[in-house]
Order: sequence, then C-alpha cells, then structure tokens
Amino acid sequence: MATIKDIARALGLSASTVSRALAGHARIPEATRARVQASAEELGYAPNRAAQSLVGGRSSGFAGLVLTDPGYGREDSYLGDYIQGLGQGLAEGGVDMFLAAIPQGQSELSVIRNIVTSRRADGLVLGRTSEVDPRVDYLMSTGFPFVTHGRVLSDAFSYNWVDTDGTAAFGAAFDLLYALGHRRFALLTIDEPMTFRHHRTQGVVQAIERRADPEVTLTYATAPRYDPARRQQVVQDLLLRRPRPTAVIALFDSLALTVLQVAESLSLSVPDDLSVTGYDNISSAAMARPGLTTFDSDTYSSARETGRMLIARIKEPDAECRSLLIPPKLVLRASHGPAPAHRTTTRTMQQGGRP
Amino acid sequence: MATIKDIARALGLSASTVSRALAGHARIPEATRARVQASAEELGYAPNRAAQSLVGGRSSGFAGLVLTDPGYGREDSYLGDYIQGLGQGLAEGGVDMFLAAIPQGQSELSVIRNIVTSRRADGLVLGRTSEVDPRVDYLMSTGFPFVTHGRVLSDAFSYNWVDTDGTAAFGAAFDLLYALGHRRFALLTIDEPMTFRHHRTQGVVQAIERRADPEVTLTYATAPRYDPARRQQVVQDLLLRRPRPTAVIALFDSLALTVLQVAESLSLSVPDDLSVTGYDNISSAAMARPGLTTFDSDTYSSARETGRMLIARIKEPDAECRSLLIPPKLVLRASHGPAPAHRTTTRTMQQGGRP
DNA sequence: CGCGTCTGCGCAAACGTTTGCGCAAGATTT
DNA sequence: AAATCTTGCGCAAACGTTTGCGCAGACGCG
Repeated sequence: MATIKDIARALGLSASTVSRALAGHARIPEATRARVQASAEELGYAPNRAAQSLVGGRSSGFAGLVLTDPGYGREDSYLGDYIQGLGQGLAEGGVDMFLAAIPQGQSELSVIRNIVTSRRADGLVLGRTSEVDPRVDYLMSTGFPFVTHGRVLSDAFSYNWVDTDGTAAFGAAFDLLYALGHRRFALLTIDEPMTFRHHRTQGVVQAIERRADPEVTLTYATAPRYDPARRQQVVQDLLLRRPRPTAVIALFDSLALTVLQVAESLSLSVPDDLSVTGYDNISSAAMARPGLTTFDSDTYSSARETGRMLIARIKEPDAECRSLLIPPKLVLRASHGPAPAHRTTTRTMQQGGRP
Repeated sequence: MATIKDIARALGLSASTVSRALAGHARIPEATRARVQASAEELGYAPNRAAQSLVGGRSSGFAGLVLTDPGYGREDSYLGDYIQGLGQGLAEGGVDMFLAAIPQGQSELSVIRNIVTSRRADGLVLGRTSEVDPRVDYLMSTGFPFVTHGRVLSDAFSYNWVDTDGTAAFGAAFDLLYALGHRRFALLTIDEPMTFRHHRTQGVVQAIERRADPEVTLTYATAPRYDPARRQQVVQDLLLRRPRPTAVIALFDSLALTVLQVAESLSLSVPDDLSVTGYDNISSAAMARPGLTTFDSDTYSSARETGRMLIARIKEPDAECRSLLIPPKLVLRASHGPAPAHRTTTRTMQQGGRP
C-alpha cells in the first residue's frame, strides 16, 4: 500500500532520494539512509515489483521452472524435492520462483516463448532435457538466461547445466552386480530420447566393454513412459524371456519398482532369482519390499545449486558458463544379491541369503 | 521485445486503439481488430506483464502458493501432485503460478505480508492450515484474495476453502476395522495443531460414540512431525504397549508407513497381528509390503479445484464465499484384516489369511 | 436541413520506480 | 581569495500499458 512517495512526503524528501537511500547509493549519507529505512519500516513499505520491473527491463525477481507436462514429477517425491530445493536456491538471491504449467493444447515451447517475450521471468530452469532439445536451441538464440537440469547431447554450444553422473552410477551398478556373479543383464529403458537415458546406457555399455567378458550378455527392454499397463507388459515379457536375465538395471526407480511388482506377481524372488537396481532414490524405493538398491543424487541439493547457478547467470549474463556434474551415492538395500547358481534351479535351498 | 507502440506505428494507429483492439473493446470495429491481431502475431507481441500490473493495481497473472517450510510436501508425491493440479487449475484462467519459499530465518507470515504489500501476486493459496491460523487472520484483514487447502476451526468468518472430509473417512476406517473384530484401537497423530488432525480425530471419536461398545478402547500416540528417529520411538513404544492395540489408525500415510516399518522390525505381522490404515494414498502406500489401506483424496483434482476457486475469487472479490468438502475414496490393500483372536496367541495358524 | 446520436479513434494522465543530469552549498585545494 | 571538488539532494524522463475524456465525421430522425 505504501509507496516510495509516501516515505518521501513523510520525510520531506524527494522520491529519488528515497529510492537511492533504499538502494544504498554512495552519495546518500548514513543519517538520511537511516531515517528513510525507519520510515519505510514504519509505513510497512515494500517496493512495487511491477514498477521496478518496468523500469529495469527485467522482471525483477522471478525465475521460472516450466512443468513439462501434467504428469511430470508426479510419480513420487521427485518434483516436491526439486521445487523445495530450487525455491531455497532462488530465495537466497531474493528471487521468487515461478512455475509455468502447460495449458491444454499448448506446447511447452510456446509457453517458453511467451514467458520470454512477455518478460514474465528473468530466467528459466529446464527439466527433462532430451538429446536434441528445441527449448535449449530457442533460449540460446534469444540470450535469455537459463540453466538446464540435465544436458543435451551436443557440445556445440555452451550453456549452464546441472546434472547427475549417470554414466558413473550405471557403471558402478554393473560392476556391483558383476562382482556378485551376474552375467545375464537386462537394461530397462524408456521410449523417449532423454539425455539421461543416453548417459546411463553408456555407463553400462562402457563397463561391459571394460570387462571384456564374453559371458556377459545385455538385453534391452524399452517401456513407455506413461502407460502403466503397457509398462507392466514390457517388464513381464522381459522376465519371461528364456534364458531369463538375472539382473535388471532400471533407468530410474519407478521402472525398477515395476520390476519388483511384476516379479512378485510372477512369484519370482528378489533378490534370490533376480537382482534389481534403480536410480533416484525416491521415497517409495525405501518402502518397497525388498528395499530397492538405487542411487541417491540428492535432488534437493542439486536443485538448490541449479537455483544458485541461475541467479549467478542472471546477474552476470556474460560470465563463463558453468556446469556441475554430481556423483550420486549408491544406496544399498535388499533388491540385489548374488547371482542364482547356474547349475541348479532349486530355489528352496537359497532361503535367507542376505541379512 | 515488441511493444504496443510498435504495432501502433506499423499500422498508423495510436497505442490506445491497439490496446483496446487487443482487449476486445466494444467501440473498435472488427476490421481494425483483425489488422491489429495480425500485426501483433507477426511482430511476436506479448504484453509486458509488469506494465499491465502497474496500471491495473494488481499483479496481473500471478497467484501464489506459499511453501510453508522446506520440508513441506517432500515426504512423497504430495507436493508434486498438488503443484501440478494447482498449476492446471490456474492455467485454465490464464494465471501463472508463483511459489514462495521461506528463506532462512524468515517466518511464513512475513513472507505473506511481503507478497501482499509488494503486490507480487493477485491471490494466494494456503496449505497446512492449523486450528487457529494467523495467516488466515491476516489475509482476512487485508481483503486479499485467498483460498485455503484445509480449514481453520473457527466459523467466525467466511472464506474460501477446499478440504477433504477427514471426519467421514476416519469414521469409515473405524467402522471397517470394528466390523473385522477389532476393539483395541490406537490413533497415531502428530504434535502440531493442524486442523485436519482435529477433524480426523473427531471422525474416530464420533464413530466410537455411535457404537457405544464398552469393549472399545482408544489410545493416542503423538509423534513429532519431522524427527524420524523420535517418530519411530513413539511408534515402537505404542506397539510394545500391553495390551497391544490390534488396529492402528494413522493420521496420514507417512505415519502409517512408519508403523509398517516398526512392526517389521519387531517381527509383528501386518495384518495378522496388527491392522494399519493411513490417509492420502501417496505412492509409497502402494509400494509398501503389505500394501497400505488408505484413503485417496485425489490431491491433483482438489488442487485444481483450489486453483479454479482462487481465480473466481480474484475475478469477483465480493462474491459469496464458496467451499468444497471432498469425500475421499477408501483404497483397500493388505494392511488391514480380521482382529487376531482374543483367546489364542499362536500366530502360525493364521498363515495366508487374505488373498 | 438542423439536431442529436453513434462510431472510430487519439490525447494525455496515471501506475511506482529508477536514473542521468544538474544545482546549490559547503569543503578542499592552489 | 579564487578555483575546483565533493556532498546532498531534486527534476524530469522513461519503462509499457490502460482508460477517461474528447473530438471529428458519419448517420438517423423529424
């Protein structure tokens, strides 16, 4: 309600002086600044963001995350963690978070374009990056500040990104299972060209190449992202394949949990018949029985870093582009174990294997 | 980049006419409007929100959700569902969603005050309402449009709210368990005066009164909201109590899941020794073994309704206050069953009870 | 034909803030 | 004592949009 002019009037000053005092300008003496500060406090003054924005040419205090689609992040705690982290990271710099939903019938790209041209935000965070990503291309072409969570495949241009090191993690997953005697692997992926799919796949492919063990086999299974029934079908087909893989490396936890469910319905014991690993450490992973062995990339913290990086970018648009590759932590639970013995198929002997 | 003046110049019109044409004013002929529309399209014009906001006195297109604290909604899919739903509801009305995090060392109330005075949003959504809620009092006093998700206890004033019918649900939970022979009940609650705690508690208390069965006992256990270790301790104390309750009604899923975990660590079988119910149907509830019997209040849809209601409120601030009480759906899973027989304590006889 | 009404549009003010420029009075230097 | 610099502050323009008022021309009516 109170404006800068109210303060000016109350103190017998001009609006300019008040503005400068509030901003901490050099030519304003400490005494005046204190008076202004006190009066502002007393009148409950808060600057009108719209006005600041208008004169400054920028939106003054909003940075956005575009929700790629209504299903995004709803599988588990992921989006909640991410938003809380991003919110904290942005709040540290006094920037508010703005979330753009995609209205029915609009494309994400058109929403982004609209945000840029209407100056509704100073910067943007992009999630779910795909191998070639038109959103990145567009934002690069406009010079609008942005940070991606995840990367695109091309190194042709440089931009700010934060990502988790899926390659390292999936290499480690393979090594863990290989050491436990597994040789028949399956990689459960999705049918969308997300960049993380590429990196994680590379992780196990490279690990296999390093071993150079001719006994190792890797079969791929590709599940749809959003259709639970078809997803289950894909997993079931995989588990019914002969010879059955002994270890399923899933691209992320919700796929791994589907494996757990299907295995249960097929009366397969995890980990005695089948080892399963995931990625993300969503909260269901801890609740599932057996608990899911997975990787924790600390969504909250990496989102906070993303926020900080975006603020830095907004403040200094010409600075060198930074990137952050976060190594996830292996979370050992009960969904993995020694490979079932090759020679015998009697399951009853293996009871109570792992504590 | 393009402004209204660019369109005006290109068409030989004045800015006022362009503005009116875009807004669909009555005195502008169809022909002119079409020309303006075309030119706007061609120039990639999007109105500068800050300018609109400044002249309109409102923020023009932002409605906010205040994240009550960094832990809020991170236990599971709740916040993700909520945000996606709210975003959709607001997007339908062309309103963007703005999320305010609480910076270190600030109170939620001060953040809200700041939003109101700086006109950063046109309306606010409040979650996690407590029995008496200073945020509601403050917003009522300012006349700022808001909708709460959850209620306050007092009927003294009227405001817009959306809530789930916890009283009905917890009554139903009691009836379900009572019919299965349970008589020793425990209600697992939290140590914070949230309004939903009151309503849900009332649900079982009233159901007990309706039965008027002197055999029924109800013990309360109160867990801390955020300290997992102490929460486990409280649950363990409860399950070690003699005589042990045969049915634990938990205030929400994450508490119920704690019961499941502690029961497992105590080698108690759920549901043979103990029945457990929750509320919310978070995704972990389906993954837990046994699956958690709970109530689904369709977070996504109720959040969308909240968004719609807020938009209505913003558009017509003087309209009658509306409210929406959503009956949740019972989701039957495997965490509840017949009460263990009173006379015998041999557990082995009860194997394979429920399919 | 004279009067009133309607139509299509422009002028200018206003929203609250920032900021370049300028000015007077005092302080410092030469 | 004159010249220069510094300090403390105000004037006014600008950001892009909306909107009340007004004006000229066209039109309708008697």
